[in-house]
Amino acid sequence: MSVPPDTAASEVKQEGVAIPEQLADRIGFLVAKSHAVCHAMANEALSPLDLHIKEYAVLNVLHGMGAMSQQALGETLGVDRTTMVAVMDALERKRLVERSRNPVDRRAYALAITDDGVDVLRRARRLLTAAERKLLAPLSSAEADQLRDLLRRLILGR
Amino acid sequence: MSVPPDTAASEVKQEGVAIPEQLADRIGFLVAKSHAVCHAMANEALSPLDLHIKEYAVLNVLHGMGAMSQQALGETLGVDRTTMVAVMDALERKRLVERSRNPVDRRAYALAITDDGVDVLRRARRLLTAAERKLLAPLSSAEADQLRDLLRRLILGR
DNA sequence: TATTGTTATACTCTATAACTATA
DNA sequence: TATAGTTATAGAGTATAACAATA
Repeated sequence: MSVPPDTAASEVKQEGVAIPEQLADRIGFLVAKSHAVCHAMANEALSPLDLHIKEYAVLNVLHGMGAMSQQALGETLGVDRTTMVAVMDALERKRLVERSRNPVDRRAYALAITDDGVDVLRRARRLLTAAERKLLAPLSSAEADQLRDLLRRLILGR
Repeated sequence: MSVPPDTAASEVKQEGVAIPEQLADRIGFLVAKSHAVCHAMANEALSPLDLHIKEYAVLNVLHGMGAMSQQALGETLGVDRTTMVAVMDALERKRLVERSRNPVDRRAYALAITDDGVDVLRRARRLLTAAERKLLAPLSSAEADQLRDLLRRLILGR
């Protein structure tokens, strides 16, 4: 039987990420690897703020869309309402978000970002923008724009 | 306090995937959404073969690179060796791979894809190619190639 | 002493079911 | 009767630590 081949011969490595050449042409594999890289990058960038990328997304949506319920927030971010509970608990504990009742429907919250939350959001944006710039360094500005455009169209279906 | 706004106004929806516009320009968010779509698509496409996308990756690498150890396979795919055990157990149970000892180093296996494995791999490739074509339908052929190129360069760092 | 494969264990992430308070 | 939020619980998925066999 054959011996394990030298993997270096059939991979391209850099920054700890390897792509088996048999999978290098599959969009799914490339997207999965990209996701791993982006996710790690984002959480590392936000670590000085003691903020997770999912919490950043919450602050972002709350700041941009205004007060809303946990249910609506979960739907917007694509996570279950039961999953939102712990996320909001953490953000409330850090005083970045406030839960008050929606007076029109007292079952639901009117979630709102606090002044501290807005401040952290601003800092997070700067950190993420810098990290994204580093991540996108291998691409020109036009190519980065095109990548965003292609991914958007891939997701939306046309 | 304000009432939850109409979410439809500030999202773009299709095929169940929504993109909050505050995050629509972040590469990380677009990549994460793309990954979710691709992963679901791939596993759905492979379901007739009772094969998971991770098992497909194993068959692909084993077929393309020849016999290798579980350790090396795990490194190639970016998963821990302890995680490989269950994956290989499942593939061996389905008779798609064989574990024989590497005579040069009897601690390690010489993992090999079986004839059945090659057959399943071929069918899986056809299913995935068809699914990928559907997924990439909103893009022209040249754009799909460019997307692959941009993602590869993003991962590799230049 | 180090490494391969294995197991037990734990940790993360997420969803389902059932409860409460409101509607 | 239905919905928002909560809790308990369970299921993936993955990683760490420790062990046996081999180097």
